Amino acid sequence: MYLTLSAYADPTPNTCVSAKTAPDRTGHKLYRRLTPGQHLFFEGDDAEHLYEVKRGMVRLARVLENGRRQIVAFGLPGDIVGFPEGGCYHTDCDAISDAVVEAHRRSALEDGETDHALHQKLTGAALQEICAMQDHFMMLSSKSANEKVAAFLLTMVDRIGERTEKGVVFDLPMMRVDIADFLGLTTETVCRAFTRFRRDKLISLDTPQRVLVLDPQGLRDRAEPE
Amino acid sequence: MYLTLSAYADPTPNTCVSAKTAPDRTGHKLYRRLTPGQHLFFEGDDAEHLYEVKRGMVRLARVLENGRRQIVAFGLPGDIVGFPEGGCYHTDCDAISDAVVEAHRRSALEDGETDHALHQKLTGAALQEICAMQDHFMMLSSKSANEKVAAFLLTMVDRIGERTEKGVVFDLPMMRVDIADFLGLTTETVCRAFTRFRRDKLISLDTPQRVLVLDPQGLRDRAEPE
DNA sequence: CGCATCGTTGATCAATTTCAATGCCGGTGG
DNA sequence: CCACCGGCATTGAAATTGATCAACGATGCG
Repeated sequence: MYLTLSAYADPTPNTCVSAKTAPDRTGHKLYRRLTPGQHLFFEGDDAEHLYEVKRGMVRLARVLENGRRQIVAFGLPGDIVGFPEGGCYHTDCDAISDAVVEAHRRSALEDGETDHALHQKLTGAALQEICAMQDHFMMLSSKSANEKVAAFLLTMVDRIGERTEKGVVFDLPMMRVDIADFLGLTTETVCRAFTRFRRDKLISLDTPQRVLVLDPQGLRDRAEPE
Repeated sequence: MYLTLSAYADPTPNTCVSAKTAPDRTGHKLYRRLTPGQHLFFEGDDAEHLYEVKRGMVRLARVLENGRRQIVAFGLPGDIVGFPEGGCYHTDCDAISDAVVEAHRRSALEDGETDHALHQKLTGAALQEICAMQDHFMMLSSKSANEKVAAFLLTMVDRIGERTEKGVVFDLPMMRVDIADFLGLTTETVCRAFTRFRRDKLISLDTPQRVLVLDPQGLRDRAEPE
């Protein structure tokens, strides 16, 4: 719905060049449409803009020389990504589903004069980001694999879940390996957690992507020990 | 050096009440002196101030109901701690050595009009904080125990190390359990990493606190695999 | 001197990673 | 149309790491 056919037909969705598709101007707002795999920016790029995710999902990642990767965050609608430090981005960012982002000039973050409301919004988002990352620390360090996956699924319930008569449903746009790199686990361990939750009737998978949460409370019990 | 004798004599350094010692006014600046264990604020407290660490070290921690604790960060001189979200702190903060902090009113962060330079400084610090936490993610998720401890020691080298003819020396003000909770390990595992590094002649310990780094490059090799 | 706290070490155990194989599905080309 | 191929998901078995449990040593303080 947010993509023209020509955007879908992009022949090089995984190219290693940041998205430079002509942005739409809608009113005063600067939107950009992304297809899966398309990059918004790379670590080290000069940070011209911050991006507010409007639709779809992006992923923020850091890669080490040895190939190990950490997914720092998933950007969901409402999230602002691309906070700069020293004038440049310090993660890569690419879309993991069709996505729409709104670009805000970096100057709006650094300068409160021109657009005071936007400045407030962006600095507020930075503070939220700090808090969210601290939450993520708890996840990464003091939780077992099952707890991590359960907690991850619960945040998905809150953020992209749709209530149905059978339970809460959502589509995971990211691969298992993304979830693993987000949680500091391996793909196999993530899979096994999914399998266990399925066996225990907490969730059900129509496809590997489509998750139906049958027992949110059960999941909550798994997310926190004791 | 930064504490009066009466401050040392504080009979309840670990009390559950935030430090409310009469702050010194030096010029226009608002300083506060802390003794080890003294709290600057608690999670959930209304965030009146942000604090810039001037001397010593503080620790930022979150505690879960089940008792598990995550040290979110150590605050070293130059760091700014206490970024609020929703008007309140989201970690506890206490001193782990004698420390001096400078208080900045929260309004300086939220309002750019009154003190523009300070506002810039604080928002800039928030962005740095985001970047630093992303670094910490790499540490927490994609590293082995030895890699984590080696990386930790290297940041200490950079931040509090003093060059001597024998190597770089520093005093760790925090306990082993703090390092463990910072790195997502147990005390025993941290100890074993220290012991291994000592056996391998990368470091030497005069006391458990006093670290002499004999071979920074060796430590660097341990911090990043391959 | 004795206790309490912290650090260290050893032995065992459980969890997760690693390695390996299989299944599944969509896309491609014969 | 169908067989093959590649990427992703899943499962199993073995190997490894770090946690846990337990004990001991060192230090500082009442």
